Amino acid sequence: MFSILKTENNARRGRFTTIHGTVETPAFMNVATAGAIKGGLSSYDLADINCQVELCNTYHLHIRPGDKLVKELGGLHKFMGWSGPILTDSGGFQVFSLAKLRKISEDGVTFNSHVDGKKIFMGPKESMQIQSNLGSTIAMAFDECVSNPSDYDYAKQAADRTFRWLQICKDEMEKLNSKHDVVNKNQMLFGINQGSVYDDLRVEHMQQISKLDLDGYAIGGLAVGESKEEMYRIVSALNPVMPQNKIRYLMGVGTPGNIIECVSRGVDIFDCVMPSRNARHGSLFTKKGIININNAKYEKDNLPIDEKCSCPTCKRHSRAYIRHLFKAKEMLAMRLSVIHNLYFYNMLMIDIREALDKGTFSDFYRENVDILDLRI
RNA sequence: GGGAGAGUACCCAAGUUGGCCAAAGGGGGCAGACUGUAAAUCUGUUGUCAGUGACUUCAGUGGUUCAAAUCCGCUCUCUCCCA
Repeated sequence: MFSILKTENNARRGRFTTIHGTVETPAFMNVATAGAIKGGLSSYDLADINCQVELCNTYHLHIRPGDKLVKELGGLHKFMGWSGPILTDSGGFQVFSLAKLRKISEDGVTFNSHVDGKKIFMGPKESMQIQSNLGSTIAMAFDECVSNPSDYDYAKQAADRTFRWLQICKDEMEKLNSKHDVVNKNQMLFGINQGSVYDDLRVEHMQQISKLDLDGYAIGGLAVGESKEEMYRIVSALNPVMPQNKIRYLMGVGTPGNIIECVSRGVDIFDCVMPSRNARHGSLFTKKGIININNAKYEKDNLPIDEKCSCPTCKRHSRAYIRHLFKAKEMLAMRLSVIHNLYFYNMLMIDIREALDKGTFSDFYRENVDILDLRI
């Protein structure tokens, strides 16, 4: 359950307790879509990067290896060899990102599998059943995420549908949790707010879903095409109407600067593919800004990626070596880079929590919010 | 010594009925993008200098032609075959 330890203006320092362990918030969830953090990290690497929670994907695991198989093998935690908290995304985002391969109806969405083209149907009931089979700590409601810009009518339609689906998800989850042979009887459910960039839709939708007394509330459908000013405005508009005593999750966000901005607007947890994906592409985060390790200027650079970083990569390796590994297409390049970037993100959250504990978050904000997103 | 074939940009390689060729396509190089992961991906650029144009290029050299990477002579280099 969630408790707030301290606040500073709208920012919250909290603690989220689950049957798989405690999450100190604000926190970043490390994305492991298909049951692994891309770039070759194993569960035994996670302590080294200060990972508290992993995020896996319902759609991907349903397609491969299949949620029934995962259940048969003892659930996702056992399968992955990770005993800490796992949040499973519902597959709702794939409705959006696989837009070319889908058809939406009131009951759910018909997809073509990106793996073999096979037709797959997923709706709120199916998503809950799959997530129950996976046995994650937290299940996400099945929502419809619209791209921005999106016209008002369509945004409203999608938000309304997301609310109807949420009610189905809640009923289904209660039913599943009461069954005797489920992997995790205590599986939690988070609802997702939609409404594009329209403040009134967002607020109204949040008020609707708040009444359902869920384990947590997420803001979805941001960082999907709108400006960051619009994103901040929506988060600010939602802050007063979100349940105060429930954990708040901003889905898919973002850059270090986005995270600092949204912590200051009352968000507790985040997830984003940016640190891992960008790491695989050579884009690395430092306290002075973002570097591209592939650049020729690092050819003879004997310094670590970030002089102030004490991650396993920075403790041992130089920029020149990591650049070489990228040029030589060695898979170690990605592994070392992903380790660094995720350590950077998890450390950013540790620094944010420490600042909140000490009551110095506004100083931390001022010193970091702009420079961390700079490309240098 | 005799015969056959080949030399194209950093590398490999297309182009050889002469013009639409500064020259396809790869690779490599340089740079950019990436926000609930169809992403070890994608995009741009890669003769020189200026920048809606000019100049120098297709082993070297000399020709033919209004026009040559493309046709002809010679030279050099490499590969294969026969001695």
